[in-house]
Amino acid sequence: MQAKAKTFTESARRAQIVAAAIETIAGLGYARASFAQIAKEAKLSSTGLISYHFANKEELVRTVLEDVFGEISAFMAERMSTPSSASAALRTYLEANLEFAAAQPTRMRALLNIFLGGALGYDPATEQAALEPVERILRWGQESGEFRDFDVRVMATTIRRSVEGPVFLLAGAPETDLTAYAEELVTLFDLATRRPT
Amino acid sequence: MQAKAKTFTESARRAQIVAAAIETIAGLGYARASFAQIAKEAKLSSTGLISYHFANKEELVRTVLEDVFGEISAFMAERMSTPSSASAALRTYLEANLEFAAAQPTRMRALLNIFLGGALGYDPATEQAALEPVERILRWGQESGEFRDFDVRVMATTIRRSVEGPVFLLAGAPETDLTAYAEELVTLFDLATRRPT
Amino acid sequence: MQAKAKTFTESARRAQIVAAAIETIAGLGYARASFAQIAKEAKLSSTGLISYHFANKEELVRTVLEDVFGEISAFMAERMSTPSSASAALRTYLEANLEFAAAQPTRMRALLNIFLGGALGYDPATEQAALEPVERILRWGQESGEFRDFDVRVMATTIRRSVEGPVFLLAGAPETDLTAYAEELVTLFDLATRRPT
Amino acid sequence: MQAKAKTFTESARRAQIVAAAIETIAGLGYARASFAQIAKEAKLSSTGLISYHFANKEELVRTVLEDVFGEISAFMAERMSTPSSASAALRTYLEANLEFAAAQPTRMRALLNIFLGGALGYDPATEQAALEPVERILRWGQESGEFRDFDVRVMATTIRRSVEGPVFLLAGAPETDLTAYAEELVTLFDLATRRPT
DNA sequence: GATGAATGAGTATTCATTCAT
DNA sequence: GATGAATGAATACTCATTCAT
Repeated sequence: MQAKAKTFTESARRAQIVAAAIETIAGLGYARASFAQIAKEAKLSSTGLISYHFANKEELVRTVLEDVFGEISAFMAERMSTPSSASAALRTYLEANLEFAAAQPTRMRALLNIFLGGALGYDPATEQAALEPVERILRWGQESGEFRDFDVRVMATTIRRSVEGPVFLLAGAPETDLTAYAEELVTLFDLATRRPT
Repeated sequence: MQAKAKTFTESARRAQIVAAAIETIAGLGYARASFAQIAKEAKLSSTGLISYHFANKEELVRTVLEDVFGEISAFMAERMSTPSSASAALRTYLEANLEFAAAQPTRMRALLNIFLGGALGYDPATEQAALEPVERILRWGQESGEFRDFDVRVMATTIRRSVEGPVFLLAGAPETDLTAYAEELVTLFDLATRRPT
Repeated sequence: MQAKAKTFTESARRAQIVAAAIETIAGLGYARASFAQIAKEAKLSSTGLISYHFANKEELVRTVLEDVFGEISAFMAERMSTPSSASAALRTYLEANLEFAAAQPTRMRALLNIFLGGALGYDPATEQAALEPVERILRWGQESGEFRDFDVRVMATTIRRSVEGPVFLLAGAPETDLTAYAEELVTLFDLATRRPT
Repeated sequence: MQAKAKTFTESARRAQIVAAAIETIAGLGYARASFAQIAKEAKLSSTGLISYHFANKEELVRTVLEDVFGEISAFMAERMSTPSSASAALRTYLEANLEFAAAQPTRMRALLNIFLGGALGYDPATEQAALEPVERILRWGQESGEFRDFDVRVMATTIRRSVEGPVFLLAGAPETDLTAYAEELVTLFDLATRRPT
């Protein structure tokens, strides 16, 4: 169905390498995540194998991002189905994000390490892609009259960054209760967005 | 009060190198900010000159951080003097931060790239230092009855990250109006923190 | 018995590099035996190839020592089998050492340059290992009554250094007759150790 | 009286630098005895000052050697005056050498570190200079009939190396009794050189 | 005479990538 | 498909030496 059909072996290897890359980037930070380290993590005999399956380090990193974003999307899609109102959607968005951070802390750390390690030159398009779903919810709420009249871009940016907060926090304090954290964020943004009565 | 007396030439060179380092880290990200790149930016004859003035890359980075933090502190100190209420303090905090981001976008980008680039192993203490002033304001507001009863840590983290948001945004959209952005954040967090009537 | 199985190509390369290192260390002294010099001697494309095969300079030097000690041990083992008396053993020890120095002058010079170059922090244990076989012979001779009552440590140190003497001498006067040199040393230490009648 | 008259200040500085060089070479080994380290030891403000007073590192090292050899010669000259016999002279030579090693361990260590560090390409002339006085004693003894008919070069080399032995030994075992060591050597070489009766 | 600054070649080591087998 | 070997540019950092002041 897809543009380039890959053999089973090939995609299995690619998946294995991507998994090792995630583990390594999350563990050592992007700067120290060399092909050598990734190959060791994947128990590969040669870094050449990575180059064989990925044109560049950049392609590998892009694939890692696609994998992580794919997981997030799937996770979110399952949870966000047909919300009854914008504020319910917002609540679900916040909760689902923190649930994902709790469920997949390694993937989340890898994601952030890539962005912050300066792996790719800052790409506004990627940022926009992450912001899009939030902005959709916010616009819906404003149109339906649930939400007050704020700047959608500012609110979306703030919300997006608020759910990334605990990812770092988890590194320093792994026992953090993300369910409680989510509840606080829900209240915070409910008050911040709700149309005053 | 002065730690070590340096000659004029030396501190001029150090300043020049620090400035070039800021420019380079802001522009290329921490990972790609090698001595070679910094030397090129500063038009130095060799990377050896950097090593001549800084014992380590770490010392250089530390000096960059001190420079940036120094600027921020001076800027904030001037603006935050004797606020009359916690909510006024919070407003000032948000405004001053965004003003600084508007005035010194390069310094700000460098700062964030350093932290996110994993230049220094993630250090909870540093994070706490950044959070401390915000938490103080929030506790004050809760004690005085201005603010409602939220989790201080969560709110502080969210506020801190909210003011970092526009730093990246500026790279993609330099025309962003940070005064308006600040006004939105002030309203957002006023609603989020204020004791309901 | 074998520690790590290496491929043929790898051990060939390692051997080639070790040989070049020996040549270089013997010729220029340890201090000037940089990876660059060794690579030039071995006609390698880059110093990176040395780092590819040896984790450290230390590992390379250790391998050089193992190579040289291995050769010496093999050489000595063949010659020292079941001596009939302590004085015969001492004679054989002296002769075998000088024969080796004549047969492998480069290896010997490399060995001494490494030790004297301070490549490894002065290690009493290594020195003791070199002294051990001599001390064993001397104690045997004292117990059997062949040798007089001298301080074993002093005599052993003197003997050990005496066989190192010609290694340097060879550099200045390559025509030196080491067989005659050995004969002189045999007589010297026979007189010095023998129980007076 | 001397070829190049130097000002007082100049020779004082040179002496100070030489002293610091000795201390540094003895302490850190030749390889790590950089101008920077020597300047620090001498509390000099700049390594440039060393270059100002010495054309090369080589000249500095040569001057160090001259200083050390000068001290040794003076020490020896005082002790060796008009010996009554070759065997007495040999005894005195051995004792004086070990006394010097005990009195000036730093100078001795520096001396050896220079030779062994490969500081200067192996120079047969220097070695010959060290051997000369010993050979003179040995020839005297053979001519007077006190000594047996051995190869002077071999015996001299062995004697020379025997007195260097304890210098290394002192590093590992500083409590070594060099007087006793000297007595052992005296006996050893008395037996080895004496004409059999 | 002395100082601090600068230079540029040198150090070992790491890296992504290529390629023959 | 996979492997081990090789490449050469890049990394931060050190060094002896030069030079203007």
